[in-house]
Amino acid sequence: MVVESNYLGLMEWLIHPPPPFDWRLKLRFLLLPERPTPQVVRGDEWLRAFRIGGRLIPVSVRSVGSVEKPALKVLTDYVSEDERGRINSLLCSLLGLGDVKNLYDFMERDEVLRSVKRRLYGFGRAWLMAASVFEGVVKAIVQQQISLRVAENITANIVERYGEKVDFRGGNAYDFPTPETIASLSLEELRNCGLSFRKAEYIKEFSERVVEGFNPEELRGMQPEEILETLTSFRGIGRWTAELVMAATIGLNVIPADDLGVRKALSHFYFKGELQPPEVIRRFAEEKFGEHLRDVTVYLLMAYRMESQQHGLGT
DNA sequence: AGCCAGGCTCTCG
DNA sequence: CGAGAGCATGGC
Repeated sequence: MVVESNYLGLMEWLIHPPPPFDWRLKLRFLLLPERPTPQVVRGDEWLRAFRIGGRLIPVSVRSVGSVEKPALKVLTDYVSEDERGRINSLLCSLLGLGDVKNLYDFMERDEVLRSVKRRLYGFGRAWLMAASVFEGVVKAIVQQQISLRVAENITANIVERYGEKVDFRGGNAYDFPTPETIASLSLEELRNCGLSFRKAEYIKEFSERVVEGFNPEELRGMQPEEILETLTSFRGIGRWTAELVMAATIGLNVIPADDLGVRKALSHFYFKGELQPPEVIRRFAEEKFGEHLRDVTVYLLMAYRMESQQHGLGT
């Protein structure tokens, strides 16, 4: 890997994701690109910050390749080799840069999925990911019940007011607020970001538990049932929220089958549009999609979103 | 204007 | 226990 640093103390290098990977397509599915959630997208540049080992590091990404020969140029402050490795792995999971060969082979074998694959060719393997489990849990609580666009706005309010920020080339790069910061906020301050009092309580309480010693990152090593049990023991975290975190943040092969969007998307493509109850969706999807359950569901969600937008339906 | 949007808890019968 | 109310903002 070629790493260059310039006279401004900046550093840049390339990431070559496994093809196909379509940067523009990926960015097109962000709901609120211009607001810090905490990533901000302007044009074709993606920007956020990561706290890594006590340092707050701004990271900018843009594409310098093509769909079949993808290349992402990463621009940061000066970082050590370890920090660079950590940044690469965070970007890989946030942007879903994993190999899609097996997934696409699988999708090729089903009529519906074949067409979805063509329309979303190069989308990668992630959507609305979070850099830390803490960030994932808080964002999932924010997303409960309300439309995703509203949820993203509220998240952005929280990040803008209370997130960590570092100056980068004349603008701000944001990281998600720390548990300490959120635990120290009053319910009123959280409420003023657009949260209900209830959600403000849930989020503050969860942050307090983290400050007191509960480490959400330890969930990553646990069995799915154990993660579910642990997360749902917190007030304000039910099955939907826990499964969303397991799928979107931790990267397990599960789906939140209670999710209205998941139910609508799968019902649309496989049940003639007749909205199915969660348990039907769960059984059907697990059986039909198997080891690709999560990734296929993301593609179906995105495909359904594209169709809904064409027909003027909301998000 | 009113209802609903990728839920969850609390209350009441 | 199951059903129902209440909640935040913004789009339709």
